[in-house]
Amino acid sequence: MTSSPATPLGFEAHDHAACVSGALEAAEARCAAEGLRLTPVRRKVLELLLREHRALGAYAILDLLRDAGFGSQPPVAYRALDFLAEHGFVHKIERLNAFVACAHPNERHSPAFMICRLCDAVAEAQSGPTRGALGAAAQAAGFEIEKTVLEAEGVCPACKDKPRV
Amino acid sequence: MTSSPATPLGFEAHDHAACVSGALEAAEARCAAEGLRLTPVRRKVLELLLREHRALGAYAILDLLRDAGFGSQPPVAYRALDFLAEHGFVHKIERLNAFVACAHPNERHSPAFMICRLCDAVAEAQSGPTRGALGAAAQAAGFEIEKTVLEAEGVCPACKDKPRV
DNA sequence: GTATAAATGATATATAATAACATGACAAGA
DNA sequence: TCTTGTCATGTTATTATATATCATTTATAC
Repeated sequence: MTSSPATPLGFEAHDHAACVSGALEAAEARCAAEGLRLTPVRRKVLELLLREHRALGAYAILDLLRDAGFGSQPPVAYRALDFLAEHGFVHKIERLNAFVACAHPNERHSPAFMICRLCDAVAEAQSGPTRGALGAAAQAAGFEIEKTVLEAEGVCPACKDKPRV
Repeated sequence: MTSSPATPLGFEAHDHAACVSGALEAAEARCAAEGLRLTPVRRKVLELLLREHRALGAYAILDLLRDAGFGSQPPVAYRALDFLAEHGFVHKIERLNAFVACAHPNERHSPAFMICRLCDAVAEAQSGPTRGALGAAAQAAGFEIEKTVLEAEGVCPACKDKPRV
């Protein structure tokens, strides 16, 4: 499970090395600006998620951390992930019990995901401020929405092209 | 965890006994019509979820099954839940790793949920066929959506009224 | 009645997440 | 400089969630 990504974060190709280092620099800049501590483990976890460019479970991350010389007990990964998620550098994919690097950090957003059920590639879309029918139902019921999880499962373009492996 | 529900499925009160037996009869009718086998365990799990009227984890269900004289090994519950979920009698709440009885069986729908983070009450809304921004993003990316998970976390009307317990 | 498929029983294990407590790093104020 | 508080990390253990596998039984189809 430590192999390279099957398909990138969006479903299109791109300059991945630049994308990773750019995102890391941006994260460092934002942490510096906001007084957050992007410690070595946290930075490493973010780097791993950026590098892999797909959803990784906490224990897969833990394996990668061990390989990189960090601690390998569950709390090590979960604490780093908690920090990164709390500040919007990564998102948790509930459907997979896994984590991905955020595709649009900085911008305050409520993310939506497309998850390929064949290759587990994950693409992040903006979910937009309007929650449509759900927003209306919540208002009618007197329910106060604080956060929404929107995850679509299906087949990504790459897997649609090669129907059987 | 086998106590009675704090708050009903919607957030309003209703005739719960009738609601449970009605839903069970409807499920039996549909299974008969479609040649599905609503076996004793499956029926019991559905009944438990209808009766509790809130999200229950698989292991909570398992405890209730044991109390009711059924097997109590994990696969017993998971198989029943798989069957019920596959045919739309229950839904999985990904955010909670838990299951609820469907509030609108029969109607083909893509459900949306409101989850109270204080009391774990879950209300089901219709999410509507239009997935708005996500649908557009999927189309643009060439991603084929098969199923969507839409879960809103927040505070239900009952908990909003009694701010601290 | 027998063959087939579907469901269940049972054991084991994998995967995900958290509790609890000790230790270390570092900065602010006495 | 000492000490105190906060934040982060190390470590062990445990709890919670989910699946694999194989044997057995039950239902249905022929």
